[in-house]
Amino acid sequence: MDYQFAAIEQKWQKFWAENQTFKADSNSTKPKYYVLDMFPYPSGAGLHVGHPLGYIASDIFSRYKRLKGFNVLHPMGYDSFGLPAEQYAIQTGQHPAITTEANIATYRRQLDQIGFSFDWSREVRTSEPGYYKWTQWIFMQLFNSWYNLETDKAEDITTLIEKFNASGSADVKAVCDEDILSFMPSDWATFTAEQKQEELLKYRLTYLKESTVNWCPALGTVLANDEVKDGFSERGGYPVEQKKMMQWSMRISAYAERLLQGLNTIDWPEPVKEMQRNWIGKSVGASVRFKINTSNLNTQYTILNTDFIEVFTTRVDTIFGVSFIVLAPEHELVQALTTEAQKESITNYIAQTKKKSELDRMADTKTVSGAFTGSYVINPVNNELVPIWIADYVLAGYGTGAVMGVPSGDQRDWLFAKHFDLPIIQILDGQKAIEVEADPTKEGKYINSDFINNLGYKEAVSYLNHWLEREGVGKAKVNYRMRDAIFGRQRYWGEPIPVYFKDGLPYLIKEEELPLMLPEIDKYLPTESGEPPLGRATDWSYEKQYEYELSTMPGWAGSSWYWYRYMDAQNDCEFASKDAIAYWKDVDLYIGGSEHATGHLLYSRFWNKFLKDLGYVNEEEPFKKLINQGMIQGRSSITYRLKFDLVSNIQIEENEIEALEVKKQTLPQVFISSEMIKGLQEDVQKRLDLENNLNNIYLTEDLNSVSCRLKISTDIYYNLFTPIHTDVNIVNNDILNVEDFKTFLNGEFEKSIFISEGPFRCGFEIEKMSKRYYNVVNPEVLAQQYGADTLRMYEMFLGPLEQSKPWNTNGIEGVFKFLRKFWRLFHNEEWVFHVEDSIPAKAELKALHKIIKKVQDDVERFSFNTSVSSFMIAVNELTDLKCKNRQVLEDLVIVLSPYAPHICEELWSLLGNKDLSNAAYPTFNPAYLEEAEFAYPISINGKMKMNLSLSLSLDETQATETVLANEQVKGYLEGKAPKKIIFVKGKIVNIVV
RNA sequence: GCUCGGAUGGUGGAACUGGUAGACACGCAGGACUUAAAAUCCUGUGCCCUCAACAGGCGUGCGGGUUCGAUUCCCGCUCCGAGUACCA
Repeated sequence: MDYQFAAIEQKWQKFWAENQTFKADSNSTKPKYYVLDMFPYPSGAGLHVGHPLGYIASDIFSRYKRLKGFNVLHPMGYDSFGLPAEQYAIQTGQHPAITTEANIATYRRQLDQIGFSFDWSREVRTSEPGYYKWTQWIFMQLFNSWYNLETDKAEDITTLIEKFNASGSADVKAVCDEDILSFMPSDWATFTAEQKQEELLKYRLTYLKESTVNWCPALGTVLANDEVKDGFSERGGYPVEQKKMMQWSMRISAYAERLLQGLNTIDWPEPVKEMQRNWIGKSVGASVRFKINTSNLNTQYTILNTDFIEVFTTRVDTIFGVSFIVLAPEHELVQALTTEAQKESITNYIAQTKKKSELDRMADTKTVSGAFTGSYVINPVNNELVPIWIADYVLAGYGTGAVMGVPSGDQRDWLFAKHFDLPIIQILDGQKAIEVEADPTKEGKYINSDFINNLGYKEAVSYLNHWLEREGVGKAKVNYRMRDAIFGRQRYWGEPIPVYFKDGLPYLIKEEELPLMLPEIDKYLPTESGEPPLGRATDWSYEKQYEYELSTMPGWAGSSWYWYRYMDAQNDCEFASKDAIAYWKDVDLYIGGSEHATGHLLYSRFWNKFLKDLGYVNEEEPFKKLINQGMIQGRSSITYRLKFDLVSNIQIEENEIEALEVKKQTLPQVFISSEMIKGLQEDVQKRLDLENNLNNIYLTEDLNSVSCRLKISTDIYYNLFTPIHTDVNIVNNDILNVEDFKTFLNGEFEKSIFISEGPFRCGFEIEKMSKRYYNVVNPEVLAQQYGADTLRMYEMFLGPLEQSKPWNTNGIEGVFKFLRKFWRLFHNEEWVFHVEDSIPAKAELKALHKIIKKVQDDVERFSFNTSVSSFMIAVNELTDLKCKNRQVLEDLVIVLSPYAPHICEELWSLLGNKDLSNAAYPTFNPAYLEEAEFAYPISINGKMKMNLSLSLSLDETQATETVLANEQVKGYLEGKAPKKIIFVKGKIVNIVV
């Protein structure tokens, strides 16, 4: 029989499902291998052809590893909490659980069609109570923990309480809020239970605190920093503003250093690591306290219990060059520091800054602005008075919200000093041209710098750090840009936070009360009083008296630990059993998009480290190797419509011009095939010819009836055409199906004229794959048309996995033809299955072992596209050899099976075998590839001239002699004597003359 | 601005450690089969010169360098894509 892909694929998909072929065993003696895909959010649009790219790659890898004797865990699930389902619920009243369920069914159907080797018995859905029970449980562990800097790990909160009992707050070295109390053990004993809770909250790894948050009014929720892009929400693109709110946060900053160091131990793409490094934003420097000069300040100052301004600097060595201090306009000391005389200008400046949005502030980095407070600080190193300014180039959220201005070494400070006429002090003899711009060099010796004069950079930094610490005015400090992550969302469709409030303080519910179920509500909107949707739930309170937390968890909560749930997905007693975790350990290969670089991948590492600190898991890093699959862009088809005007043949009145315009609307539209476009753009004569043709042939009747003629029009950019996005499904290899096009867009082009030299061709444009460009390609359609095996191989054939590329269905035929040719290897002319039990020929073995080695090498380095070509070569070779040998073909089936599993299963069973997924990958034997001769390329002066076959046993002298004796070579040398001959065995001969 | 990635025929791409650039596939052209078309099969296909073959010249974004030899290594530049940005 001919290759009947539809029947074959259905048969084997059913077989795998019924036999649970890919169910992973957690009690195996085989070595484990864990291959994970980033699980999808089940959106309403379903999968497009870009989604399965990574899944296909990971599936090939999983199937390959299985053949290589590994016990493979390859699961799939759904990140099923999220905003789109809730937005849809708001519009339609449909419960998000129902939409989500329906979307999952679509995803599952689409995934099943591609023949993945997922272990579906381990499927997870983050929105299922059985799953989010454990997300809530982890939240509780975080709430019950603090970060001990002495042991450099998270510990149970009880160890902190013990320390408070024993020695008060003095001995505690923790990552905590800034406003902690300092107290003696005796004080702690007198604290009320509430006071204790309040204080402990400042140490917990998830905590409630008044914070400045990204508030998105359109979505009605706060967003984490990584969910905001350029001042707009990542989902939906709505504006985001800053707002102070009581919010749950995760103390991820405690892990900043470990998250940074861990990057050096994992095999991830460099850009992702770099993004995480930038996000963490470590800078090494010093914090310095500048004492405030109080002599001319009003009484307001005394209300503040501080007498200094603290700055963070990475260039403490430049401290003698400080000529001003700048505070962020939002800095808490600004009001107190403003003198009566400066009050007006400061108030104006702050008002002006507030008007500017975050975006404007970022965009406008060139205009220098600021205002003087009228107050001064004293520079601790030389006791000089330094003026205090405010300016919006200093950000309240970074460091201390205050900087020391060193104009000679920092360009922004330099611009500021120039603009406001402040002194620019040279501090290194290596600084050049500081009257033109700042010179941030570290070269040279210090000058104008009192006790560090004549020192070099390193000595100066170390000396100053010691000096500052000794004087009690500063110390070496490491600063991180990364902020704690806001954890609450004022939304419905997320995990409820397992917390209730008593006297305004948060308490955890009991562990046995988990999961705290998401309550039913009447509509998915905030309450009238502005509380989150959960505020609508009736009869929803803890022990019938205490109010529950009304925020839910953010989208990333459920995905920050899901790889552990796959290890033991059905466990009701633990998030995963100790044994399962000990066996599966971590993810060996993780494939997904790079858009999760600073969100999911960072939070997952954070939770993993936390769970390890508490002893629940064993690995410091969750994902050993990460691969980012490239984005699949859309390839839009464009049909070009000619722009034309109507010109009257006779003199017409002003008022008739409009009539012409109306007539134009009723005329057929003219489309030009893409191969003619260039000619028309460049060649005036061609344009005139076309104009004549249109006037005299195509549109004669239409035009004569109104006594006018058509004239091709060009716009100011010299565009003759309007590009029309055309549904890619009515275009094949850029050739437009004209009949279908006439019914496209409700028959708008029904009467149009199509001008081409052959078949009508479209142009194309590479852009996002999106409905509005009519360029979405559905994998289901392709699977039905060509089969899953063809789709799988074609997606790999497109190019390197990690590279972004446009989808183009043009080449898919080639892959289909290949599979058919492969099928034919096992059949005779009449399509009857036929193989022979003969002794394999040498050439057959050579072709086989070449592909055995090639695929092995390619898969191990994730180069799937090159294997596909090599399969084609192997099948071409074996076809030419008329190979019917059972032994050779059997091995070939195994090697191809990870890529095209259905056809291979079918052939495997036709060959009389069972259980292809547990077959052994054939062993490569290099002996079959050995050759006696090699056709050496002979080049003269590095230019290849000819090939000459020589025995590989020849050594350099023998080979050179043979080459020089060759008549053809002599011809090329034209009697000239070779200066030098390079001979590389098995590679090349190069003669230099 | 900074960081990272990329640029090879008409198209997707290959060339893994410096050693025959363009494998494999699409497309295109020609041919076979067919009343015809589709499907299938065969042949050719980087560009230029040449009727054609032979032969030759050019050729991996641009300019230089190292080398017997560079798509590959080094220096400088252009363009495209991604991320990030008053980060002190």
